[in-house]
Amino acid sequence: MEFIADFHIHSHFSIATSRELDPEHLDYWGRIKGIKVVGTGDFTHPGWLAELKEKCEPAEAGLLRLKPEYRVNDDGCPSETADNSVRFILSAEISTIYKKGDKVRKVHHVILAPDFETVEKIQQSLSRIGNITSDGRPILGLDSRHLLEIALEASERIFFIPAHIWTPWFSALGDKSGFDTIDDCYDDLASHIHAVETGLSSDPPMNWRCSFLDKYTIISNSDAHSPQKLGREANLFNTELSYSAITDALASGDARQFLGTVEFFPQEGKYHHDGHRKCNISWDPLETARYDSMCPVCGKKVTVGVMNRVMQLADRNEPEKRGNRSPFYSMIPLKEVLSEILKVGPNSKKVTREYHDLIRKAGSEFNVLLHLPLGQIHQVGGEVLAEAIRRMRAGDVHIKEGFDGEFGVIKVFTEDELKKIGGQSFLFDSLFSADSGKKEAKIIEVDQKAKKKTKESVIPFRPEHKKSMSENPLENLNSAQHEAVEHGAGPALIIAGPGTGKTHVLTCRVYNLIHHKNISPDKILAVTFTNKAAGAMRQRLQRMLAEKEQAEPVTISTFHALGYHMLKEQRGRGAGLFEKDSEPVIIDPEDKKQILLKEIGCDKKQFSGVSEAITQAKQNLLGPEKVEDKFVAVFYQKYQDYLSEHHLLDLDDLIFQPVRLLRSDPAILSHYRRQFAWIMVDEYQDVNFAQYQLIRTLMPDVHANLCVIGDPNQAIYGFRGADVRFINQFIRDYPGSRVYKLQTSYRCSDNILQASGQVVAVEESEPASMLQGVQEGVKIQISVHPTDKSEAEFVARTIERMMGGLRFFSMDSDISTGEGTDQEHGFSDFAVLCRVHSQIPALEKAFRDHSIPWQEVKNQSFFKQKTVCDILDILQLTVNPENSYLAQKIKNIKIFNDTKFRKLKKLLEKPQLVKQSLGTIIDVCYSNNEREDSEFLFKELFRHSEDFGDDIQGFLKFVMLGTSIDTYRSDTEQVSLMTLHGAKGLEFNCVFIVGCEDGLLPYSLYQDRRCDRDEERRLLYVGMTRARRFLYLTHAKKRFLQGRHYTLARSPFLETIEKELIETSQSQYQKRTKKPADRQPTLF
DNA sequence: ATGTAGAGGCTTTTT
DNA sequence: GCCTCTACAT
Repeated sequence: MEFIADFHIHSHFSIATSRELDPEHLDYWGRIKGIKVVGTGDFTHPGWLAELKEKCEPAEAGLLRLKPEYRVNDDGCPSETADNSVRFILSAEISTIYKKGDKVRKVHHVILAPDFETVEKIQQSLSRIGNITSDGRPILGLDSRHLLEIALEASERIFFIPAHIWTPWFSALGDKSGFDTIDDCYDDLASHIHAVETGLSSDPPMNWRCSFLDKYTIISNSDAHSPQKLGREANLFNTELSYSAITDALASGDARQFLGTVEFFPQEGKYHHDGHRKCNISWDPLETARYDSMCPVCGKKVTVGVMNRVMQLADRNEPEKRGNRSPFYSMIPLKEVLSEILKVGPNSKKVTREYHDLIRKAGSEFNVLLHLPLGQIHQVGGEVLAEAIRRMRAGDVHIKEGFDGEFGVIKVFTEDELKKIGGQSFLFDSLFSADSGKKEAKIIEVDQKAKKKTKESVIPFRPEHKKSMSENPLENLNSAQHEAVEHGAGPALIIAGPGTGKTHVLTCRVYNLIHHKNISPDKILAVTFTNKAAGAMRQRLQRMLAEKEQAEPVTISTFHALGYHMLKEQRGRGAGLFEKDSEPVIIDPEDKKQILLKEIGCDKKQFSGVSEAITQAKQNLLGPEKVEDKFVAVFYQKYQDYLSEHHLLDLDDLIFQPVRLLRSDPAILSHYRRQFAWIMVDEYQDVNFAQYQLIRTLMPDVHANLCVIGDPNQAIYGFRGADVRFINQFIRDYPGSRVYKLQTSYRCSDNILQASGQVVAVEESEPASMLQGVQEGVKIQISVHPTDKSEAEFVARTIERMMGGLRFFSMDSDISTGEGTDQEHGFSDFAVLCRVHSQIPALEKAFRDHSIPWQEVKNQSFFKQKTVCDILDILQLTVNPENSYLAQKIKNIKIFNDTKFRKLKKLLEKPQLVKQSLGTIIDVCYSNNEREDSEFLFKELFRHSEDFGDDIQGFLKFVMLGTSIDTYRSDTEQVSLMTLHGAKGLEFNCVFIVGCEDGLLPYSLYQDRRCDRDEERRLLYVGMTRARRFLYLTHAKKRFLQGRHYTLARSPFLETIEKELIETSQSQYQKRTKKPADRQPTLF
């Protein structure tokens, strides 16, 4: 049968849509319009899905229909017949925002789904990535390709359509944030795309000019935000009624099944032409090229429209050359035609009355617009209307193109003709001659030159691609960096402020030693604090060296991994703590707690004191016998005995024991002194006494080849035993040392460097920042807000504004002008930093309300979660089946028992990928039911294990010595939410530091705990210097924290910043209210 | 053994 | 505000 379908609409769960978008009214308006198949829209929204399930029932395969009891009937709408009954097809629009190739991409997609099951699977996958409940059209920080993958994973039968592909800000080919081809957008999965949606601003001939679109069926939908707008663009079919028949027709574009599209006149769109609204300049792309895009009135660049974008990508002048062209029918909504004739607004009572009258007589709007013979229109609507429809069907209309946000105007009659009509009646004498000058469709030449120019300027600049392997990496260093890198033998201290290229210098130095000074790579040791830093350094070194393998012998390791390595190595030789055949197992603080409480009999009340005392003793290299507090000493002794009996090492032991070993065994000591002849230490300001002694023990000589790098201003781990003193006394420890200072920051603007320098300079005499930025930058924004909630709202809105508007809604409201700032931002360019984790919930709520995707860097590592921990413990035991502690610990795991263990042991005997081992453990231990709740944890676990191949030991080490920051993803498009401590080592274009209040910064809410004001200053310093360009410091007058209301003053640290560097403001934001639906933009 | 009301706590945490 | 621990009840 022949029918009309409109797939892309929204529900009342979407922001800025009509409340009437419910199944009842979609059915009602579907009948009025004459649309057989209506997309449900918004299937990602759980609330909408529930409503659909409740109010609809299954119809033909893959389609739904409204349950009869919900049907709305009144005299404005034809009552239901077999002919005009409406079907629903599950559909949704999803917005993805992400960075790819240095450009921010905002692409919208329409998905059709065959059944509720598929939809629920998609919901499940997406809910893990972002918030799908706040808006019917969810905004996700997700690659387009990845979204397609998720949809395909849910079902092979989904139908995936790039939405309104030419819209500048939100589409696959959009000028502002899209790609140049559909393939670029979906990469290797692009073959799954079979149709594209043209949107209101383009018609098929425009699309026919792009040969790369030839393989796609060109379809059109309304993107309706109210039921009245249903079907303003739509698709014509001649198939049976079923999901698969429809999607097959869409995929093939077969002319017998897909009969074409109903279109708006694209010129009516707000951005059809190029131009300037203020200067009243409206150009077609040719004129724009002639004027070199410069507005002759104001001299600025004109706003480029959709037509121009099409021309940029077009490669043929004759649209008709495209082979598979489906027919298309340019339409004007009936109410607009009536409005023109009656000379009153399209939503006026008069027009509405006439409209419904016509529908009653003619059956449906599409029947009038498309099918009804003119004679019959004459009968039911009068001669003028018949003439109007005739002209419209013939394309004989008067067009004024839209430009720069100004809607275009399409008229059927001229002013003169309208005067004659007088808006009185439809029954007039013949007023019109048949040939009122049909306009030739203008074909615009593709300006090859202009096109080429645009294409070139689009290529993103990627500095890392500039450097080829063969080039000398040392060439790009500045002079201070160069000197530091060139430093040869003897001790060196490099003071390196934020963004001065610390890691780069360190890596270059290693490269230089190997490449130019002929130092054997295996003599070099580089020590870092985090796995991440160690990994980054190894990667960079591999890239620098001509042959990757040359980097292999260099020891690049964290302090703890180094210690562990030394202990294992010496055990292998029969020295050190444990017998040769027993693998030491690392335990985490949780294990330590359990041992102290359960095995040693430490009282719960005393536990934390004892535990901390043991840590301190170990960090000070004191064994139990040297601890003065006898009470602690007893527990310490018992604890230590327990650990060695069960071959366990706690984290402090990984430093403490190696130092002991080195000091007690001259042979071992000289072995390592010979091996590590060149040592480099990163983040030296953060070493504690034990780490300091480890290095001192390895390199006691004042002329040692020891190079340390760090920044005393970034010492923020004093509370954990780190001591800035050691970096400050380095030149006394090694009197022959040279000092290098890196003072050019390639990260922060001058403003930020100066301000942060002033914050951290305690002494008046001390010169403020010695650092130089590469650009002056913008002023630092300090703002005060009534409460923590309004502070969070400010952050969310500012991000939204800087992103250039997330959705059409905010583009039209005052939140965003659509211009954004002078540069493109993705969500990953933003970080919000706070002093304590408990500040985070208020921010999360604001992000949820604004549909901004975020990721929180939690203090709890992924691997410390109960379920994950259990699996890892089991894996650990299969590797170390002899370990008595593990064996005992495993007994407490509910899902595990001896039978399962024996089974596992057999299955895991053969060497295999870590991923497979984990999979086997999960299979054996969990029933299908139990699995479901944790499925995403397992997936995540698999993902992490993939890097390790079959190296189970390596994986376990990573897990034991890894932290939350190791699982932090910098490549996903999400705003980062973390504590100031967590932000160390990271950088962002835009940073918000919230809660700059006396009490939070410095932290002194609980007076009894002493706080180190200087360390708090440095903490703010670290936070501020994470920002490249934009820095916002905010504080709230009233703050709700941990169940109490506080009234806190502005942080005294802010007072130290010079007034010239800052701009202060008050919160302007009130509570957000939903806009009335009639103010929604009509174009999209 | 388990349930539950009431009190008392509350930073930051590279491994 | 919310989690954890404790004491006392079932």
